[in-house]
Amino acid sequence: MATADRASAACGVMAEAREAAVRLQALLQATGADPGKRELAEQIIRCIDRARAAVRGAAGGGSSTTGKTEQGLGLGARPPAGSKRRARRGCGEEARARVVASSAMDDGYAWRKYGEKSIQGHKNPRFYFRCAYRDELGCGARKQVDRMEDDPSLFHTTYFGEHTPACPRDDDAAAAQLDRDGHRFVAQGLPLDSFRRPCLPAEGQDPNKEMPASMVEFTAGYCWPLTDQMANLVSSGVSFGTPGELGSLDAISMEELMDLLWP
DNA sequence: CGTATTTGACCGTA
DNA sequence: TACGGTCAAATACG
Repeated sequence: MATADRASAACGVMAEAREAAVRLQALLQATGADPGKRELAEQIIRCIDRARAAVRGAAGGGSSTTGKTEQGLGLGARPPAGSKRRARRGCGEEARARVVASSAMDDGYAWRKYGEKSIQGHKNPRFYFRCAYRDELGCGARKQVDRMEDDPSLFHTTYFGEHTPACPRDDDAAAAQLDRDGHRFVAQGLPLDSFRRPCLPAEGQDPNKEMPASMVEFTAGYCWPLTDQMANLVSSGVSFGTPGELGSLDAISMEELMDLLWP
């Protein structure tokens, strides 16, 4: 595909993303969501605008920057067997990284965590994952997950490389993310029971403790994936923010919450 | 007991 | 030399 075509396709996707972000912003505004959430929506829109401008610039600037071939980018290339040298990460790979802000860490693929690192200037550590089928299928897909500082329920995921077609994907789970109107949720590939599982323990919490009984306990102890249903609850005045914001939710039991989310 | 996760050590880059 | 990314031994878990 020509660079201009790719840029055009990317612009289309970004326009779609921007539209969704604008709708989210309007929704948050209408429901009186706290300024932090509205600022986050604005930030998403600004980022998309910058990305669109960058893509337009790159596409309009001629082909001087497109000299690298797919092979030359070195993506997915493994070092020769026996080589002790670590593969060098080319700048091409960096350029092809896909960054996703998501409410769920799970995207339907099987990942294996291989590292966790505190990053300077970041409050939360960064998690490193690679495809669980790397050895079996030679899949070179990797991702880095950062928990957003201003909204710990959101994850900033950077994907490197692509999964091989043979990599199994949790399609049942992906299909389960269709709502009653047949609309696909934002977080595609979320496992069916992921809502019932915390994706990460909150700081200082035991990740293995029993499912809490009350809403306050549950939001205070865990970081949960934000599904569309939960987003609806947020927009209808139910806050999933910090434990301190949850005083009014004592009356909501887990059972009632599950009824709201999975009628 | 096999598999997944944790975490300190190591390596490459800027 | 500091920092980010990855490795791999130790550990936890089912």
